[in-house]
Amino acid sequence: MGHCFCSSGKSTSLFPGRNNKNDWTGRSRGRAFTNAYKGNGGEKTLRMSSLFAPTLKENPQEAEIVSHSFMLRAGMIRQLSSGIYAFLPLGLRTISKITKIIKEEMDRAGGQELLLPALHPGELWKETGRWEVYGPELIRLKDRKDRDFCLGPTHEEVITDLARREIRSYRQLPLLLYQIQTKFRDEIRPRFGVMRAREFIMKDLYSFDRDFEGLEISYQKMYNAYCRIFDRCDLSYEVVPAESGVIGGAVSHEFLVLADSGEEKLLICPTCNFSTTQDEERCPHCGTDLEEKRGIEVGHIFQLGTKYSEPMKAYFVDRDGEEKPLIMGCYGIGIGRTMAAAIEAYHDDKGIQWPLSIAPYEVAIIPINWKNAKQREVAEEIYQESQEKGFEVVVDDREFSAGYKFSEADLIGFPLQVIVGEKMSQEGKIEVKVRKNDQRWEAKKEELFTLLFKLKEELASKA
RNA sequence: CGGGGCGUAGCGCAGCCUGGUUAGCGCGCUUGACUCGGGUUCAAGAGGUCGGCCGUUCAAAUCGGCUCGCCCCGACCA
Repeated sequence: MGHCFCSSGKSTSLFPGRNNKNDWTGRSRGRAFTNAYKGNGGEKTLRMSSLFAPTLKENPQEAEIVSHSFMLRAGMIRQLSSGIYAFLPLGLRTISKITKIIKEEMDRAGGQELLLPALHPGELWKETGRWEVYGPELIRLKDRKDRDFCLGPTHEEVITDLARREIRSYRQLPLLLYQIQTKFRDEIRPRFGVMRAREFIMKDLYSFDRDFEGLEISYQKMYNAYCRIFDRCDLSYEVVPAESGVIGGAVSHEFLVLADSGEEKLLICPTCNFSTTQDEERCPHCGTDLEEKRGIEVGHIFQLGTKYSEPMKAYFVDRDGEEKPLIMGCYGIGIGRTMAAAIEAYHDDKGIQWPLSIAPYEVAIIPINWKNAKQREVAEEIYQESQEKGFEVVVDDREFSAGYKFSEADLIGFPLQVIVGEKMSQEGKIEVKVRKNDQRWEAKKEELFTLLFKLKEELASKA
C-alpha cells in the first residue's frame, strides 16, 4: 500500500498551488511550534506510510534471545555480517534517546564532549604494550606505507596522548572528557545481536586528576551519573565490584541490568544491598544466603591510576613544582547493549514495551479504518494537535487491517496508542491504550490531551 | 580456537536418507475485488546461479571432497 492520503479538502497548506502531499512532515505546514524540538532525536513526527521499518511476522532463525528477535522483527536493526549491525530509523531513534540522556548526565557531572579518531596509529598501542596484550581482538591494518594501524576498541592510548600534549599544569585539572563513538573489537564470538557486537557504539569518558583523592571524586561523580542514566532509562540494575580485565587498574564497578538472558552471573543478598560476581555462598555482611541472578553488563567504570599516564609519560606540573603522572579513570557505557537490555527487561510475547524515555516515538495514532473519512479526519486532527503539544508521534495512515496495525504497534512498542475507531463515530470516544500494562482509557476528543498528558506523566515518573 | 547446528524466493520452512521431466509450501510483494477492533478473504501474477568451487554419474538441491558464510555452547568484554 503506502499511499499518502493527506487531508485533502481542507486546504491549510501554505502552498495552495501544489497538492496537499506537501504537508507530510507537519513542519512544512508553516505552523509555529511552541515546543521546538531540542535534541538530536530527529523529526518528532512521522506518517507510518513513509516509515522505513521493515517488520517481520516470523522469528528470524538467527535470533535466539528476545531483544535480538524483537529488534529485527520491529525493523530496528539489520545484520551486515557477524557482530556488525545497521541501525534503521526506529532503532537509531532509541539509540539517540539513550545517547541524549547520557550526554545530559555526563555534562551535568562536568564532562566535556569531544570526538577522537577511530583509526589509531600502532605506535601508540606499542607504547603501552597493548599492541601485544590485546591480541587478535584488536583489528589491525596497514596503510599504504605499510605502517601499523588499528581500529580503536577503546581509547585510553589516544586520550592519554592528547592529555600528555595538552595538559601541563594542575590548574587544568580535574578534567573529564568523553565521546560517543563506534568501537571495534574482533570478538571471539559475537553473540545475541547488538548485545556482543564487533562494531558497537560506546560512550567512554576519561577522567584526569592530580591525585588519588581527586580520582575518588571523579569516580564518585561518574558512579552517580551512571545511576542517574540507568534510572532515567527506567532500568533496574545492580552495581557490582568487578575485575578490571584488559583495561586495567585497581578499583572497578560493573553496572548490570538484571535479565535472565544476561551473560553475567551475579549473586545478590536479599536483605542488605550487597552484590558480587565472585563465587560466594553467604553475604559477607549479614550472612544471608545469596541469590543467583543473571545480568547484562551495560556499564563499567575503572580507576586506572597511572596505568597509562606512566608508560606514556603523561605528566603535569603540580602546585609544588613537581612533575607527576596524571591520575586517570575511565568509564564506559554500551549504548546498543543498553537498548537490548531494555528490551530484555520490558517486553511481552507481542513485542517491546519501551520505557517512555527511550521509546522511538511516544504515541502512535491508529485509525482502525483509514478509508473511513470521519476516522481519518479525527486522526489527522489528533496528529496535528499532538505535534503542537510536543508529543513524539506517528500516525498509522496505512490501509492495513486493524489487526495488522495493532500487532505492529505492539511489536514496535509505542508506549501510548491512540485508537480511533467505531466508538469515535458512534459515541465520539477515542481510546488510549497503555502498551506496558494494556490498560485502556476512553476520552472525548476535547479531553484527549488531558488524558495523554496524564498518562505520559505517569509513565515518565515510573522508575 | 574446541564442540554442535544451519545455508533452497524478501522472511519462515519442506524436498536430500533412497540422484531422474517444469524445485514445492506458508507469509510477504504486485494487480483487482472483498473486508474494516487483533497480522481479514478471494482471484490472478511476479520472484530461485538450491552459499561457492571441484569431483562422481548418462543425470546432482540430493552422493563425495574442499571452501565461504551464519547461529548456538565454552574462554573474552561495554
